[in-house]
Amino acid sequence: MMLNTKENMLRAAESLFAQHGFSATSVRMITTEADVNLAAMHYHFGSKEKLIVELFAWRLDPLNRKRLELLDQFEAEAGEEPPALEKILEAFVGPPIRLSRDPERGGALFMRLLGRAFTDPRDRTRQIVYDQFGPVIQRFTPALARALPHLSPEELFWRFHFTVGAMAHTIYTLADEHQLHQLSGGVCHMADVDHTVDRLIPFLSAALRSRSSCPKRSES
Amino acid sequence: MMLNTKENMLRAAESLFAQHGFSATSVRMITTEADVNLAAMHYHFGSKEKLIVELFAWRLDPLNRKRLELLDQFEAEAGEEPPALEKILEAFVGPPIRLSRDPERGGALFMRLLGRAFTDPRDRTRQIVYDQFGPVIQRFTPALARALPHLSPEELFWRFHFTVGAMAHTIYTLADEHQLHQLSGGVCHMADVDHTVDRLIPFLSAALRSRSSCPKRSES
DNA sequence: CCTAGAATAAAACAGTCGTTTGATTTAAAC
DNA sequence: GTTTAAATCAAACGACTGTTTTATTCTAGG
Repeated sequence: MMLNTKENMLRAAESLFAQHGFSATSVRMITTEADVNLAAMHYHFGSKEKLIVELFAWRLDPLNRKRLELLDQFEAEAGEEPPALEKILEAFVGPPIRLSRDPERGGALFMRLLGRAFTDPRDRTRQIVYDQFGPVIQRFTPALARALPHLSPEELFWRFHFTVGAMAHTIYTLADEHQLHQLSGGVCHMADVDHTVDRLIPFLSAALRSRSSCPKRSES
Repeated sequence: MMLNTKENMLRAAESLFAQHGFSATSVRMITTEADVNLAAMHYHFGSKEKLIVELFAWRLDPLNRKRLELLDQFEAEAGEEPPALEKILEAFVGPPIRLSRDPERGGALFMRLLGRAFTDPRDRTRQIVYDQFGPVIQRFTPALARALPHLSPEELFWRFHFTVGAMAHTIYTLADEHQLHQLSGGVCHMADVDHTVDRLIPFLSAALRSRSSCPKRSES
């Protein structure tokens, strides 16, 4: 039936795109891996690019919904006060990092794909991700502003920017145990995901809270 | 003469790879942009992949040499003591961020390319970058350990890992003014690079120095 | 049973890919 | 002026690209 064919193709595409990239993965590779006919790809999606769009929506919709749900929940629990900074960060970085360990929902494969899409300035690919990511940023920025009232909007933006970078890089390398082990010189055996979150959130909290913003320049 | 042909191709390849990625950029696009014959590519480099290797070495060698030079210099200035954490970070994140503003040495184009190579799990591409990056990590890890003696090796690795992520993401988006302006909602007009470094280094210093490593888990 | 429409299948479309070939031009050495 | 090697050139190689076409199978609904 149709549902299996479509989902088989999405899963195969996710895996192959994550391994080889968008351009280097051909429609034939996808249909072969999914064990469906070549023409099924254009029948169900219309084109290779539309398949990419559907693939990201398929995975990103639940992920970003979870982030917003958690933030709503933490804000409700906090009442009038802004939630603790750690809670906001948990809602932001927790879901993707935990998702990276859930094979049923894409897991490490999709995380690799996401990391790639962030830096793949391909004509449309990156825009797809930003379209999905925009509402999340617009919701978390004022939440962070309330929790960090001492920061100017510009300072807050930069720190949020650095935060996204630390998260994205962590998610990405978390998807490849071999790479992590290699980079750490064997020190890190990639304990369970909760420990990663427990390290990342204090790291980011300390950085976001720090008051020393622009110290005197040291002449180089 | 040969030197111009080779360099023209490297510059054209850098620009096109940064715009479209490795797979989506054909040899014909490169040779057309460089205004050389199609066969010149295989004559001078042997293959498309060998051109990629030469391209990264061409740009990364001077960059990483600069990082190590700065660290050597700061350590010499500090004598017996370890250099200030801010100095170590300056040596690590300063050169690539400043390079991203130097059009003569690749500038934003190469930074985009570098960001892409980090997440492009293409067969060999990523390995090329890690081969170049490895010695830098091995030199900076003990330097950071001396400046942060209260951190266990594992904790230090994770924090260094997050640091690399914040840097990489910053470098990458710094390469695209439009993207930065869009993400910030117009708040950030991307002031000069020194200001970016001046924001990133205190951000990372506070995060690296913080003592609260693993707070009690909040049940989700 | 029969028929509409959804789904799958095999084959071909024009085009581009990385690479190679063989001939021709350029530049310097003797 | 001849020789030799480096460099450039046009043309072609087979393989693979995304997409389309045409035909066949499957699966309800009447």
